Amino acid sequence: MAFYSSGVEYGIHSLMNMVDAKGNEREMNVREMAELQNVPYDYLAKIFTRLSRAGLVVSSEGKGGGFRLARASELITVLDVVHAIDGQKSMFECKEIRQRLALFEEAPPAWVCDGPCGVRSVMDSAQQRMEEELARHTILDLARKMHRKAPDTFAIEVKEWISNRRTQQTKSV
Amino acid sequence: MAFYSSGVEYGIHSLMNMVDAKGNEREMNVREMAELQNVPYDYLAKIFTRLSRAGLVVSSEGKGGGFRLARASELITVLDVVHAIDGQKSMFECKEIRQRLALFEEAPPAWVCDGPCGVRSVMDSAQQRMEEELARHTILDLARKMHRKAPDTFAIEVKEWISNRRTQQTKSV
DNA sequence: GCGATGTTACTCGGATACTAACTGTCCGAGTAAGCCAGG
DNA sequence: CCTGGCTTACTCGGACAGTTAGTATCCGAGTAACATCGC
Repeated sequence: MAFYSSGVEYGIHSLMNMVDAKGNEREMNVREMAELQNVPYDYLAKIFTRLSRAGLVVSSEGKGGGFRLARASELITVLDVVHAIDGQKSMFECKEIRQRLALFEEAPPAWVCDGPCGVRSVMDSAQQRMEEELARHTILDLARKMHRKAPDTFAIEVKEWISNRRTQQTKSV
Repeated sequence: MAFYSSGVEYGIHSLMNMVDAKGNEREMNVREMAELQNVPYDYLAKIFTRLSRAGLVVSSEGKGGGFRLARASELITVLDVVHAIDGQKSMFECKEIRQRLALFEEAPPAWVCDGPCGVRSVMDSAQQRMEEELARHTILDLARKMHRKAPDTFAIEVKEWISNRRTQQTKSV
């Protein structure tokens, strides 16, 4: 199984969609984002409550409410999002095999437990490298990279899709 | 859940036990290793067949058989072991959300699929950093680090435990 | 007009299936070493 | 002797159950904007 859940993927893409081609942010609600990206609504809603609890987005309740970024998109790193959604989970869960050696018979000597397990140290430093890399990229970076690939009309189309959806909704009432 | 299975942990520790304080290798069978480390035997057996298939260890079948390292312990990296046991799994499984944008209506334009997804790129480079770190540490490194912490008697005790176990086994027959 | 009331569209949070992967166990097959009996 | 069969202790591989985490869905509660209705 993948280490990072697909919830992370949904979350990052959603946050990217909250930034336009110029780096300006826009407030959106979960249903819009779910429909725009063809992603399960209920699931995405839960993801956004996590993003909210982590302080990456700010919610406004009630009709017409939604989410907006809590701070500038260049200050939200991929690592922030990952931590917000999946929590600070560890790539490797040390089971302290070193203490189980049959030699010791239920009483491992002190030197065994002195300092972290060697295997664990390696894994931890590897995870640290990984997270450093994730911290180097921000939501703005990703949004910019996407818009650079897209034609100029794209940003407009997205904006129109959103506004169309909103007017249609009020019309249908 | 952790990204790397506990099988990886069992595998690494087992390989470490196949190297003594001086860096010399010793052949061992699965039952010995399982008992020495208090780890489930059947499970560990499966792990060693994977290590064998990956060419990290060489098996000798039949009575008195067992496993020995296929190459010097300083040439076996933690990354090798991880790949052998867990396979080349990906930290992040891109679901190509970018193609699902409602704008496109079942036909994403060419520019969308051009090159890898931005999110995926970040994740892939992060994983690469992680694996680079894992590749920097070898079984010998780990074994040395452990023996450096342990008193000199430790290596002898391990060796005695193994030989005692072997003689007891032949006696009990 | 204007305030009270109701409706709508949101954010929250809990409860609950479904699925996939990991972990661990069981068992049978194949293989080689050593023992042992029969020639 | 020594040769063939038997036992033993291994490696292999498949099958399977239990547990856990991720994914997804459903529903009720709270909240705020807005419309509507009665005064």
